Amino acid sequence: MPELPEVETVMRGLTPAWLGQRFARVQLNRDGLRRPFPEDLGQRLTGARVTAVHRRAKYGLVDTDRGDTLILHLGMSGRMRLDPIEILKHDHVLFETDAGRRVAFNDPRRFGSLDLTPTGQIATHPLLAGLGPEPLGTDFNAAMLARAFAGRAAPAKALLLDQRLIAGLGNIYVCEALFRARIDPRRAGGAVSRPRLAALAAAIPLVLEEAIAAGGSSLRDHAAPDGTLGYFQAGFEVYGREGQPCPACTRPITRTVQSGRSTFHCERCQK
DNA sequence: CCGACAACCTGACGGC
DNA sequence: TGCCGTCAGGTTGTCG
Repeated sequence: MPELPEVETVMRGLTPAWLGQRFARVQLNRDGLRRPFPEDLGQRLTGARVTAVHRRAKYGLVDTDRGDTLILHLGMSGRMRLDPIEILKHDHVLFETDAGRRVAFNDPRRFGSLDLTPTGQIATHPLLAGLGPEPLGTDFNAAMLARAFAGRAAPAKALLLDQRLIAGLGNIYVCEALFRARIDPRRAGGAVSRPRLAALAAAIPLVLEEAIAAGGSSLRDHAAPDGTLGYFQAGFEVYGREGQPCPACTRPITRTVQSGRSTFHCERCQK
């Protein structure tokens, strides 16, 4: 569920409850999710003060004054619930600060993960080492995108989903960015024209910023930690809109399947 | 090296 | 009501 804008929304929502606070208690209700939790996770977090709450790609990062960074991934259905009224099924981890703020990590499908690594080694951590540039960072631009697409036979959509090339995009924002740039998601990367690559390089940060401003997209699971729903789904131009009119030309939006995942696009506008 | 696909899970929804 | 198939904001390993 969560792509870059949703993770950004979640981390911003955790900041007031966590930044500068100390973890008083970390309760693990199971051994792990996608992967086992680190053995000493609770021990290393308990008593540690949070010095930073941030994000890299789709990973939430929490630095502590013990020199550790908590790396959290929400998978498809993960959610952080701030000051939960009651404990729900699938609340797998419970964090409590010494100020009494509680956060439940809820994840029905259990595709999420928690890892802990020395902050100094964050860049070389296996989960993060291979990630491409942040689409909202200074390393991302049209020249970089052109290099990533050059000579590639893979469809444009597959390239944008590849976290090693650009980190943070998922199914929704890839579909939306390709529509804005008028690129057929099935077109080979190497066959995308220069002007369209430039349009894509502009569209990606734009659509992400708009989504962040809207609090992300709440289709099923996503909500900010305080329960506020995102509303960017109201701004979708193609995602989930099969059969509905293209906002640009009114031709019905097409749904296709690429490597097992739904792709939405306009056959007339996107070439 | 590259790309397609299955697998990992639960829950919601539509059709019969 | 129930059962079945399908689908879902992701990642990773395997196979050809």
